Amino acid sequence: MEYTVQKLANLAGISARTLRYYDEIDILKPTRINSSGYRIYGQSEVDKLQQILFYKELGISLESIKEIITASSFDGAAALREHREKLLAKKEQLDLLLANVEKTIALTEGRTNMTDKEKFTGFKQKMIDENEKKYGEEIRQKYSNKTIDQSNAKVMNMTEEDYEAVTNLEKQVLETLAQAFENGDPAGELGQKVAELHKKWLMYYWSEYSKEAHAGLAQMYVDDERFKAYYDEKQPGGAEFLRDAIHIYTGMKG
Amino acid sequence: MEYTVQKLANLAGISARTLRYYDEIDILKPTRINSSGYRIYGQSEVDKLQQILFYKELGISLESIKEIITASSFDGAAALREHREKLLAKKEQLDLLLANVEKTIALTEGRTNMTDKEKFTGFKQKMIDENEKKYGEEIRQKYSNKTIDQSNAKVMNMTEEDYEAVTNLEKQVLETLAQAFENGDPAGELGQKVAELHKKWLMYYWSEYSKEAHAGLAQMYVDDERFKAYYDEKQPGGAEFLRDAIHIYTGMKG
DNA sequence: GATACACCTTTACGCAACGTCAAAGTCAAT
DNA sequence: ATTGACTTTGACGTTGCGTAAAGGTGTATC
Repeated sequence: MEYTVQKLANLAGISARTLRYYDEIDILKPTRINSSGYRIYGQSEVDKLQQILFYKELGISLESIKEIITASSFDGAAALREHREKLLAKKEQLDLLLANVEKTIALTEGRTNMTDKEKFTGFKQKMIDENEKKYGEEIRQKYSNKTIDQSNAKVMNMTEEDYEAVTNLEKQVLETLAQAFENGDPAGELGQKVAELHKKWLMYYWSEYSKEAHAGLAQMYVDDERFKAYYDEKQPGGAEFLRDAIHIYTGMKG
Repeated sequence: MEYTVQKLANLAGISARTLRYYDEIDILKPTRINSSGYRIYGQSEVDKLQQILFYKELGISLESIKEIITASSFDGAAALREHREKLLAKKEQLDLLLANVEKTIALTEGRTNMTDKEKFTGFKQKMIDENEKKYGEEIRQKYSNKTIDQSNAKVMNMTEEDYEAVTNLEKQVLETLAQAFENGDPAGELGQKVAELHKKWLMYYWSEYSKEAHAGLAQMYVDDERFKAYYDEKQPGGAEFLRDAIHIYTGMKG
């Protein structure tokens, strides 16, 4: 049996271009070239192609396949094991991706279709997710994993009333911060009220309170650009003001 | 906060080249260009980039991300659902790949390390696998899935003696076919012996025999290039000869 | 003010595995 | 002789950047 490119391509279910490419990269050469310059493939090429396609199905790169089929001394089993590791890693990553996509779908659908109660639980998950996504890695480095996980757990256990309370508190903190800032004195009455409100708000997330941690967090509001941006949004300098107020409130320096 | 390319790149954990590329493909443009031609990014670009990277993590193409973030009317949830389908398909394919790679590893290791008995069972699996791989899809279309599965099941239940017998029979079929072919007459004694041997061989794979099926298979040996190549290897025309002999033996035409 | 050094710019090629023209020759049949 | 279906080589396009190359800018230091 002798085949021209298209014949062999049809037989194998691939394109003629692919065969020319395989010729080009020296992975499968025709037996001979006829007088008109046509590529002619024989039985052994058919077999070799079958092998190539088999490995290709396994997702192995042509470069690696070349090694496998040319160097007969090559350790095919080892190559396969290595490849398996790669596949496993890919699978793990893919599973993660899928989980995230599904979470996101749940969230966006939640925003539009869910009942209030469902919306609320979806929102809690979203709060945690967004926190993780935005700050997770860095914060997990600065604080202990345990702290973060406890915070997340606490959020998940919030009731709907808690949620409304915390949302309200967040608003109050920002509003009072704006007033206190106009006033100009972190140590003043309004300034200290902000710090207190902030502590109240914080207690919805933290399982235990310490002045040191509170002061440290306040410092981070200044150090971390993203937190800073949040508190600086209404007035530049808001983050610093809040930090000063909290430092005075706690009697600490972060 | 204003950022040059590298500043923003560091903040986001990507390369400056990537930002220039995003500018080039109109997915993230700097707020402004300063007098020296430097790209300057602002807060809103930081946020937008965050969004972009989020979708990118989900494995969405930049082209699609562009649609998602530019056209605010775009149905993001639908896009996500569609993307999830893609991911699921990919995952399924990947699982299949992994299974195949692991099977192959088991086989190649089996060839080198297994005891004779183990080697034999590995070989059976290999026979089934190779059959599936080579002909599975097409044959499953021509015949019923049930037939194939039964055949595979029968192979798995073969004893070591069965295996030797079937291997021997395969040899005998080919040898007798060669002799009969020289003789030239499919209806002759040798020709009919080939058909009989072929039936015996077949019975190791089929759970039930019918003349129609046997004749049909014989016809396929001619129609399918790969089967044909197998029986034509020693003498061109072998496949046709075998078909004719079996058609006479069964008294049928496929 | 010269120099060093770290930044910035645009331009452009490279990667994997082909798909997809384009221009030109070949083969078999009508 | 003319179709029409094949073949050849050559070369550009795809995705998401990496990686020089060649040159301008900003700032600190001598």
